[in-house]
Amino acid sequence: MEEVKALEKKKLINELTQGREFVNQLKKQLGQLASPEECILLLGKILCTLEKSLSILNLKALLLEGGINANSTSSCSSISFLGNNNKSPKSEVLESSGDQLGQNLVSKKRKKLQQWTNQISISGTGLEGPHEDGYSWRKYGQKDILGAIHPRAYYRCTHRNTQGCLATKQVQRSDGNSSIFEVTYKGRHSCKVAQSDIFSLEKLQKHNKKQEQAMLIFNSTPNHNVENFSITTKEVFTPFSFPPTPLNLENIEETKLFSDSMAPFASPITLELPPCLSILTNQNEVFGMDNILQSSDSDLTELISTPTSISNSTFDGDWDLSGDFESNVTFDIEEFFN
DNA sequence: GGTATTTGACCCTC
DNA sequence: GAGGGTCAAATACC
Repeated sequence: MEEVKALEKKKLINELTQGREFVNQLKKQLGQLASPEECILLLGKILCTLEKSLSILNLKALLLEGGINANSTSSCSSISFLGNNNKSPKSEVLESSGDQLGQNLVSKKRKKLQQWTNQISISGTGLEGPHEDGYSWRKYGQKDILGAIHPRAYYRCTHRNTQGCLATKQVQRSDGNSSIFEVTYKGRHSCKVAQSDIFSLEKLQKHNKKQEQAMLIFNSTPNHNVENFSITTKEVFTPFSFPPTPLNLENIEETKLFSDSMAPFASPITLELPPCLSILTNQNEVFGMDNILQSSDSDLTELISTPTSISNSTFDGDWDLSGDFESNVTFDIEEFFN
C-alpha cells in the first residue's frame, strides 16, 4: 500500500506540474494572440492533467475514508457507490443477478449505468451539434421535453458497439438563451479510440472547417451575428468520476487504468486549482463516504451542480491571467498524502 | 454500400 | 398514466 501511495503521489505531482506548465504556456500564447487551435490544444492538455490529478486524489480520498474494501470481492459496494440507489426492485434484481443474466434477460431494459453527470453550457450556432468535445457521438434519439421550448437530443458514443463504450450525452438548447446549449454527460468513456483522439489538431481543423461552413449559413439568418459564434464553457467541473467496475486498489495497474481513463472527461476548465481540490475534500467532509455510498444519482447530480466559483466560471476569453498558476495553489499535498 | 440521422413506438420510472 | 429514455426501421447522406 505504501508503494501505491508513493506512486500516486509522484503521479499527482507530475500531473499538477504539467498542468502548471500548460497554463503558463497558454498564458503566453494568449498574450501573443495565438491561434484558437493552439489555445484549445493547450486547454485539452491542461484538462487532462487536472482530471488525472483529481482521479488520483479521488483514490486517495477513498483510501483515507476506507470507503472501499480493497479485499472485498463483492461488487455491491462499488455499484452502490457508483450508481443510483433509487432504483426500482426490478433494476435491483437485474443488477444483483449479474451482468450476464441481466443481458440475457432483456435487451431493451433501460440501463442504469449513470455513474455521474456532468453539465456544461455552450453557446454556438445551433446549426449542428453544440460543439466538438473530442469524442465521436452518434445521435440516437430526440424528444420534446415537457416545459421546455426546445427538444432534447440524445447521443451515445460511436464506439458503443465496437468497444462497448456506454458514454452518452444529452443536448438541449437553453430556454432562456437559445444560443446556449446545455450538455449533460452520462457514463464514462471506455473507448480507447476516443481517448487518443481528444483534441487532436486534425480533428480541430476538421471541426473548424465544418464550423466555417455552418457560419456561412448562420450569418445569412436574421437575429444572429458572428459575435455569438464562440464556445463558452459555463459549468466545468467533474468532482467525481467513477468507474463502472469495482476497483481493486491493491492492483496498481488497475489503478493506473482508472486514473488514465479519467482523463478524457475533459470538460472541466478552470485556472484555479484550489477550489477544485477543496470541493473534492469538502464533499468528503460534508457528505462522508457513507453518505456518498448511499446517495442517489440525483444526489450526485445536485452535488456536482452546486454553484461554485468554478462551476460558474466562464471561458469567454476574458480570463484574469494576471497571476501565475502556481501562486494559487495552496493545497497541502504533503499533508494529504501523509 | 456503408454510415449517420430521423422519428414513431416501446419500455421504464415515478 | 405521464414523461423521459431508448430502440430500431426508414430515410438521408457521403
